[in-house]
Amino acid sequence: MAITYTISDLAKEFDLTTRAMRFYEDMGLLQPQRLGAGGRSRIYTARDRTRLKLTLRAKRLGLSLIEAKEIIDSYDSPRDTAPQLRKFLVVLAEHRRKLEAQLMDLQANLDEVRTHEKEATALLGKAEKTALAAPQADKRAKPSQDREAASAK
Amino acid sequence: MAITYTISDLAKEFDLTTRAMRFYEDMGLLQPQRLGAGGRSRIYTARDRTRLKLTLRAKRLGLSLIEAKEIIDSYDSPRDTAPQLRKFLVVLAEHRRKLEAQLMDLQANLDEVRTHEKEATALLGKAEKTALAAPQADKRAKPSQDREAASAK
DNA sequence: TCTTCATTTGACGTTTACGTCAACGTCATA
DNA sequence: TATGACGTTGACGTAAACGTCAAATGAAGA
Repeated sequence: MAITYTISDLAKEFDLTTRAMRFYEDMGLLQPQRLGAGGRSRIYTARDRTRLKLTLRAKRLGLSLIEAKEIIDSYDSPRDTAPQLRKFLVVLAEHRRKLEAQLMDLQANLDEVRTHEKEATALLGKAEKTALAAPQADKRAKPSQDREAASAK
Repeated sequence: MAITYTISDLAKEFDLTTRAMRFYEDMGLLQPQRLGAGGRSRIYTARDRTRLKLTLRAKRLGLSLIEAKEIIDSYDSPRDTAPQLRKFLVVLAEHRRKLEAQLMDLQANLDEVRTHEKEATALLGKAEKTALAAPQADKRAKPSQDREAASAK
């Protein structure tokens, strides 16, 4: 017996409501089987879980559910024949193009943030030195939190 | 006489409608001055243009207009005093955290696409070689269905 | 058996981000 | 002068992505 999940299992794991999960099903993103005589309760397989994970990641990148579905569907679409493979490659190339464009935006944004951080930190240093020079009410300077930049790949 | 723009100038440059621009104004993202006796026509400055550009980039990264406004506003908020600077740094750190998380998602997504591209390209190479050997319809092995790349949490 | 709890299917409400008229003003040009 | 071209303010419409009820139904424990 393969591992399965209830709707609330996955809802809890991915921190979303059951309503959202049913909505994703309506969108065609998930296709849980049914359980019981009346076939009421949904049961989700590992495949559903994977598709859900991919869906949420796509969402975090700003894709619509429809866009997410198109891409995810293409991932497990039939690719037996050469024409299918070529079409798949075309879709992948387009998707990669978008991702790389978004990567540019992200880098630009991160650069901006880092620039502002540097500037503000420098200004704050000056301000605190000035505060030391002038004997005023003392404001207990905190020992600043994080100082580290994560560089990816 | 500083450079200014009309609403359609910017609309054309950034490929959006005037309706959208007015909507951004309602959201507080843009604050064009007015021209003429009745003060009807909007005139946009370089500052508006910059804010618009930042807004659209934020949108492409999946941020809502409200989120975009908060960040952009923080960029040109008063930062004269030490407390203001510290708060600014906190906001920046949080923003950077989100961007870096998104960078992770993006990399994961790109890796996936590249893996699929490699696999499909390899399969296509095989298929074409087979086609050369036997000039008929062929039925080769299917690629792997769904496979979980990474385990979460 | 009774109660509780998760789950189900509607069905209507909500927020975001504009689209789409309508009705009007204004300015340059033919 | 009138005729577009462009700009303005309402005001209503729409699609996406759920939220939020309601009413019913099974399964499981006290």
